[in-house]
Amino acid sequence: MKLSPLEKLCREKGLRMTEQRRIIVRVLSEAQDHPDVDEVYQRASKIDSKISLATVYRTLRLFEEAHILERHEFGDGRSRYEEASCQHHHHLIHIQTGQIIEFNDDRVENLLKEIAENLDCQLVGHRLDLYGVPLKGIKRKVEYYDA
Amino acid sequence: MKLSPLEKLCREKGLRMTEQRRIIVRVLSEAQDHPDVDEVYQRASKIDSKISLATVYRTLRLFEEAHILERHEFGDGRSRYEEASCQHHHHLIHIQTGQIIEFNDDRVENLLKEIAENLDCQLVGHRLDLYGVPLKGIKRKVEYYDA
DNA sequence: TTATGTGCAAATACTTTGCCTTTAC
DNA sequence: GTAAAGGCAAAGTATTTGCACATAA
Repeated sequence: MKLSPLEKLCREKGLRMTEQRRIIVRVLSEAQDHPDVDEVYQRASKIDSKISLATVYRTLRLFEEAHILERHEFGDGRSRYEEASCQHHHHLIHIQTGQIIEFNDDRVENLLKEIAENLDCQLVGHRLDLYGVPLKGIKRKVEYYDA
Repeated sequence: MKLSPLEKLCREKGLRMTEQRRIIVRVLSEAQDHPDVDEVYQRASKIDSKISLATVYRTLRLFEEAHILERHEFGDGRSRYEEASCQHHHHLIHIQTGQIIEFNDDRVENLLKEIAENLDCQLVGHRLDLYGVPLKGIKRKVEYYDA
């Protein structure tokens, strides 16, 4: 049987694979957005209606700690998850619509590293969320990666 | 009677001043750290032991909405507050000690604005937290403001 | 087989709210 | 005097946990 990339990752990390974990992994790998726990639970329930919310919480946390998923808090009090992609990025949140655009910019990364070092710290992580309103004019829907 | 700067701010915003609000304002203006709600409640209780936690919550939220205080979430699930200083800044959190260092850097500010505009957005807010571990060698305790 | 995971419901942590009393202006 | 604020306890929301049963390896 062919394993999905995420399931392969789980094996490599020595995580026991159960039907529920497979479902949750699948939900996240198919997600194009940043679902919160209840949303993951809803989507998982459509695949297996007997899955429990506690299992979803436990699994998401486990996967977060294994760096298979990333957890975000965008200020509404709920944890949101996404696949930990190899592509590091940040989020721009449209404050009116809640739409989230991902972006990355090496200049930011380098600058933050430098700032931390000036404060005698090694940078081990950072969180950067932008909040914005659309400028009038042409909208573009594409994601923006400044390589 | 002489008003504290924060209390003056409250007046300007048309907020009715009560004994409890005065105490909470005082606690925050004396704070050198980023206390969570319960910590504010503890400190306020030392001044007036009859103050209630609900009032602390209500007041902190009110003051946050009036931009008299700023609320932060540093990932431990609690809201933390500080005086909304005229000096915009971000936070570097020492992940081992929880110590928080404030910093500011115009290059970051300009860069974020530019990135948002490239994404057809006007930047209306942003959150930037760095997580780090101390580099070996001299530690400095001063706050860092890169004007 | 047996350590590990799951489901369920109860517990916890943080925060908000209803309602009646108190207070600022 | 009256609209607004406070105190208290109950309710809400997000998340975790204890325990008996189920299951992957």
